[in-house]
Formats: sequence, structure tokens, C-alpha cells
Amino acid sequence: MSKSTTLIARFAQWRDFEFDPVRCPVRDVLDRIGDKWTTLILIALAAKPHRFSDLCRAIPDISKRMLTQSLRNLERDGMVTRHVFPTKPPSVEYRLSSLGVSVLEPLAGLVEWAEKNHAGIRHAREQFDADGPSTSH
Amino acid sequence: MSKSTTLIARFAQWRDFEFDPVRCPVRDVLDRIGDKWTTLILIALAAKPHRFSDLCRAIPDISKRMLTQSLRNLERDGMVTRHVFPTKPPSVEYRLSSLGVSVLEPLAGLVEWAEKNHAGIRHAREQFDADGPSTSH
DNA sequence: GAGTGCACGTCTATAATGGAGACTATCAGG
DNA sequence: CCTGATAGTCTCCATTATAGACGTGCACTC
Repeated sequence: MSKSTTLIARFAQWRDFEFDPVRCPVRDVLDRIGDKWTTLILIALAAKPHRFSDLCRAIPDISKRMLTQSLRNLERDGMVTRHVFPTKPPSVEYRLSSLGVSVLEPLAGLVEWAEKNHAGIRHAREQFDADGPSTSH
Repeated sequence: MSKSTTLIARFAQWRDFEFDPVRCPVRDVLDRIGDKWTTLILIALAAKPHRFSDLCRAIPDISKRMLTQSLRNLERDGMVTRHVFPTKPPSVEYRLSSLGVSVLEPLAGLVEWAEKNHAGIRHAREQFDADGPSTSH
């Protein structure tokens, strides 16, 4: 209970500082984490390094274009590293950097929350969708 | 170190279960959290309940359209509640539900990570952008 | 040595999304 | 009356995402 309170204070505190879009690290990072594919890729790479086409198979509904793009972004941000092996059909391996590994922990918190509360959210949605059309606004 | 290992095992474990897009709670939740505005709204509401136009002012670069939409989604998911007061210019107050409050904690973990590692990310980006055009691929 | 296939992408055409800002309705104050 | 506030909605255009075709190089098969 006091934990939430501290959190709120903490948020309020940094809100004043960092809400400025330019200097706000949180928006910057969250935009990447929140990206539709980034998190999935991170999680896939958490298990083990993957090659490009392994990732394609691991995340079935990503397009190659998006995969390339997401990987480039992740590489640019120093979260994954890219290793090219000059084998006959060239193979490229992607793996998490230490930065990439370090983000797994806060991410795991979110994942845990998601698992715990997904039922509640779905319930809320059903109720909202049932009530919505008729009542209010 | 063993902490990361546990995490990786954990991810690997649920990956097999939940990567299926339909039943994956994580994608569902992350799509919302990762939304450009949702997190900002959550944080603003963490400080105190806000009225619609308060939120407009608190998040200067959101459009009313997006604010409405994000709030509706949040309401639908049971994270915020909406209270209409029939005053002369009608006022509408948004506040976090207990579910909304509960997500602040994992979110704070991410925020903390973001703050701690933003410098590293920016550095990686600069380096990548400097190297990128010339070397590799 | 022509055909088939894989690996790792890029390119293009179309669909979805996001944002700016005009517009609504109601009441208050000057 | 005219302006301003509240809480949205609506329309139009720009940006972004997606699917899927295409390209390149090598290797294996026949």
C-alpha cells in the first residue's frame, strides 16, 4: 500500500522533469519496448541466439521487412548484436547484448503482471462492450 | 547472474505456451502499455485524478482525438474509471481503478530501467549512426 | 548446366493508423 | 451578443505498417 504511494510520488516527481518530450528517456525507451515486435524479439533472443530465419519461424506473423527493421533498431540501441558468418549460405546470428539482457528483468515484471491480470482485463472488456452501446455518453 | 538465468528459463517456458497470438496475454497487454500515449496517461493519473482538459494540458502534444481514444481503451480494459458530473459546463473525471494502480508497479520497473540506461542507449545510437553508413552489410 | 531451394534481406503497393484542427452543444460572464 | 470554457466528435491528410513479390549468391540434384 505504501509501495503504491511511493510510486505515485515518484511518478509525480519525475513527471515535472521529464514530461518534456525532448528530454524524456521514458518515452524514448517505451516507444521501443512498446513496439509491436520488439518485445517478442527480445523474448525470443532471451531463450537463445537466433538466426534471421529462426526468428521468422519463432514469430510466425512478423514480416521479414518488419523483422529486419526491428532488429536494426535493436542493434542501433545496443540491445542486440549482429554476427555475420561467411558460410556458404551466409548466416547471421542475433544475440542479446548485456543491455538487452538487463531489460529482461523489468520486462519480466510486466509480463508477470500481464499474466496475472489478463483475465481481469478480458472480463472488463466484455462488460464494457456489453454495456457500452446502450448506456452512458 | 542466476537471476537472469531464471528469467531466461521463465521466458523460454512461457514462450512455448503463449506465443500463439490468440491466447497470448502478453502481446495483448503490451500492445496497450506500449501505446504511445497510454503510459503517459497512466502516469498522469497516478499523480491524481484528472479531468479531460487537465489531461490535455498535462500531456501537451496529445490531440483530443487520441486522448479520447486512449481513455476509452483504458476504460474498456478496466484500468481507469470515468465519472461524469452534470455541472453547468459538464466535467468528466478520470481516475485509476485498482487494476490501473496495480500496473504502476511493473511500469515503474521499466521506467527505472529507462532512466538508468538511457545514456547507454543514446551512446549506442550515436556510435551506430557513425559507423553504420560506412562499415558492414 | 538447368532447375530447385535456402538464406538474408530489399522493394513496392496497399491498408491501417495517427495527428491537426474545424465543428458541435451548452451555459456563464462581460 | 460575443467570447470562452468543457468534452468530445468528425474529416482530411501524412505517416507508418504489412504482405508479398523480387533479388542475390551458393549448393545440391538430375
